[in-house]
Amino acid sequence: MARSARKPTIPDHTAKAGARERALIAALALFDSQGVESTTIEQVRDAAAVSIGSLYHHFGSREGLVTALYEDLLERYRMALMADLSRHDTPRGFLDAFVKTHIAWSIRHPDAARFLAEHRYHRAVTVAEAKLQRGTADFLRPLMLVFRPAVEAGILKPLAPDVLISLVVGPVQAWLRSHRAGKASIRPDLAAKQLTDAIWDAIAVSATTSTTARKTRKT
Amino acid sequence: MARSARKPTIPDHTAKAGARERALIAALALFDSQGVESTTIEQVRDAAAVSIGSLYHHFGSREGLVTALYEDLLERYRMALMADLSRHDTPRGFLDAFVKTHIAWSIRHPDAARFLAEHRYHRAVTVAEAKLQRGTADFLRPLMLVFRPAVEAGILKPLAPDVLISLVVGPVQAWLRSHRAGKASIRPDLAAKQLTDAIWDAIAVSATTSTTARKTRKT
DNA sequence: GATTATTCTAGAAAATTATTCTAATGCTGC
DNA sequence: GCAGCATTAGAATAATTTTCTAGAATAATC
Repeated sequence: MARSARKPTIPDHTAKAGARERALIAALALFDSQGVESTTIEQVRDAAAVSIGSLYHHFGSREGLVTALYEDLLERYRMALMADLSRHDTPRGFLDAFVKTHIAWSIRHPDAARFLAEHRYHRAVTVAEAKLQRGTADFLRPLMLVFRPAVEAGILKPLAPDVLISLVVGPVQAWLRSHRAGKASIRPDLAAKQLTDAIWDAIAVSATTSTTARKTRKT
Repeated sequence: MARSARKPTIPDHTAKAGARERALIAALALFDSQGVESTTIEQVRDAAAVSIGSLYHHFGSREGLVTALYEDLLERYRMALMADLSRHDTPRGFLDAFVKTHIAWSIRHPDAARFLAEHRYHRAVTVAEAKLQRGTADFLRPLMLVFRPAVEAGILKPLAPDVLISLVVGPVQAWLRSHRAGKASIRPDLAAKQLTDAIWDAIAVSATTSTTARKTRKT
């Protein structure tokens, strides 16, 4: 295992890239238009103008290609998101930035966003789980650093961490799915606004129910 | 095309089923444990004790098997959910029932729930889209029939339909993903409670902001 | 209740696709 | 120039999917 000789390998979408980059770019396009399962190595070879030998040299197997693509795209997504999130330090600011940036990025990179969303649990990706986990942990830590104090300050509801994350991330992912499916009824920026406000109501302690009580109320 | 001679074909998980049922059951188990891509026709043949010929007779192709399984499981899920939802006619009742039933069913049928969640956008499934769409429409109609009047009555916020659905469904799906990944920190029934209450706050017009205004408030 | 039609089962043969393997090419540092 | 290593190539091989022909089972018709 000697994998660190050439260069960092952060693929670039521009210009005449190396074989590895060309393969990743071609693969994404093919996966997006025909699905992963029905894309053959030969199709990738033709589209990327890369030999079979190279393909196997760089990725080890067909699944390896899927894994590599996933990791590469996830990295890009995280960079974009972090760049924005790091400018905030209040729960509400975080929420605004997350919803807006996540939606904007997903719409600017439709094929990448689709691939990330739909293949998170693809076998080939699950295998690289350990590495992903670490990344996710790093990613969630600053988030929790802002959210936890807010709970103690009575600004946010005392929800289980996974429930809190689900309430924030779930609606945005779900809306983007419907957007991709062409079922969205409003513009992305309006959706972002509605989602942000609603999610805030979901996780924040409401104005009426101040620092003490938390449940009750039924309709 | 003469496809309507035998019987309705609602597979049954019990007893000695026909070749088609055996294949579907075996396929689900294999898909769940190894993933769809790395499961071969031959493995299904062995596990289900069905000949290659039969397999192709019933499903047409490997993808056809995936599609058939998806449709079959979705049907079961919908039946279970509808049975519960039909007992309610208030938005809050619907929400309670949806969250509770969806979580309960998903935990009672982990392999089916995982397959449905992770393969909704699998190529083989997307192909059968038209049929699914119809089902989904039938499914969402009664829901909207309860929700829309509630908006006019000032009980629910005037959200875009797809945003509303995303706010309700997204968090539950997201939490189940984390539960499947073993990252859930609380018991399913507690999560259901927290999710239900929070989602309600997300979609309902809050006590303070009564029938008139709708937006404002920022933290 | 024989016969005809149709569905279903079977598995070998053919076609397609993934992977391995050996050799050649280029690049880097000496 | 050349030793060492990464990369490229593509033919050969292995694995997998799909087709195809034929026989068994089941229903339909008289």
